[in-house]
Amino acid sequence: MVKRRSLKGDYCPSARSLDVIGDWWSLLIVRDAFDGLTRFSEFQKSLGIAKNILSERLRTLIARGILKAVPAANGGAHQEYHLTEKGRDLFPVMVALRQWGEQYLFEPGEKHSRLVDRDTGQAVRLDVRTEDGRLIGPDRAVILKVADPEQP
Amino acid sequence: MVKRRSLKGDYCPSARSLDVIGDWWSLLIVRDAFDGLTRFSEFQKSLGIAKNILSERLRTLIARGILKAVPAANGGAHQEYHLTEKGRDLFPVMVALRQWGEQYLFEPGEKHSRLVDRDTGQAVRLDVRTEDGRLIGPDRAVILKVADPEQP
DNA sequence: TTGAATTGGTTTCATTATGAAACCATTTGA
DNA sequence: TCAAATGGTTTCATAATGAAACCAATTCAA
Repeated sequence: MVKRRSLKGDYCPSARSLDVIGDWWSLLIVRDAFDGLTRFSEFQKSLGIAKNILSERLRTLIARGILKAVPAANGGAHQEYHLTEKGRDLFPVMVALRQWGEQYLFEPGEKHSRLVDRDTGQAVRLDVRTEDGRLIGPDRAVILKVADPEQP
Repeated sequence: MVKRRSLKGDYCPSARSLDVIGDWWSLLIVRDAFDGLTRFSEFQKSLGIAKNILSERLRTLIARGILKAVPAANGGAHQEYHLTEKGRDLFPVMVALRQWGEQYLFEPGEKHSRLVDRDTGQAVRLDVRTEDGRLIGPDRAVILKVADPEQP
């Protein structure tokens, strides 16, 4: 592979996000963390990921501030992996992925898990809106490019 | 690698989405497509991706119904790659990634591109809400698991 | 209208990332 | 107190990726 291109320098925020969480496993681990999993063995069982890979991914997710290792809640000797605030703020990303998957990747009638408000049971969704709350589609949104500050 | 695990059978819609668009390049290509790029050489230049990889990715994005190949708009002989409706519906995913990146992956004061309403110039954003419009965070949302239809 | 450059790929090859399995030290648990 | 589970690390084979070379068809420029 020679060297996987980094998008750190890109001025597109989506590209930087993908640079940080765009690999095969990271978002799945984050999903499981949202789901309440905290222990190495839980992630490993849930994802069927090789242990060495899980180990490395947890390490980099911690290095990137998305997870943090905390002592076991029950006083045990093991560590637990918890989402940081930065990690929890990936919630809209997860919901967006879920919403798209629900719409396109299930047969009609096929069952899937659903995300609901814990208190009211209402379905949870998300939409792109302008500041004043109007719905907006890709055709009406434009990306304002920014002059590269490196090149004055 | 022996065989990359497929999540097709998973009943979590996020997992299926990641199975389809969760690889390193696909969402970057989709981002460029949102940005109006249509030609092989445009994607290649924009992403710095190897041509064989781009070729293969375009092929699978088409196979998965996210892009479609259409004859050149200007009557030329080449093809153009356009988003399908399924592809355009990834818009919230892109916006969610962008929003997170803006928040966490730029130095204070560092410039980045911004997404705005073409007509009013207003910033575009997205939030997770319940059906009746209340904002909701990860702590208040729960995933309703679904019994596996395969195992009655 | 001919020659050169561009486009849109494919093929080949070297290298990296991944996955499976084996291994191991430490903690539980019975 | 012995056995199993936990939380990894190491080793090795293989798959995915990237760079470069190559090539046919198209477009451009003189």
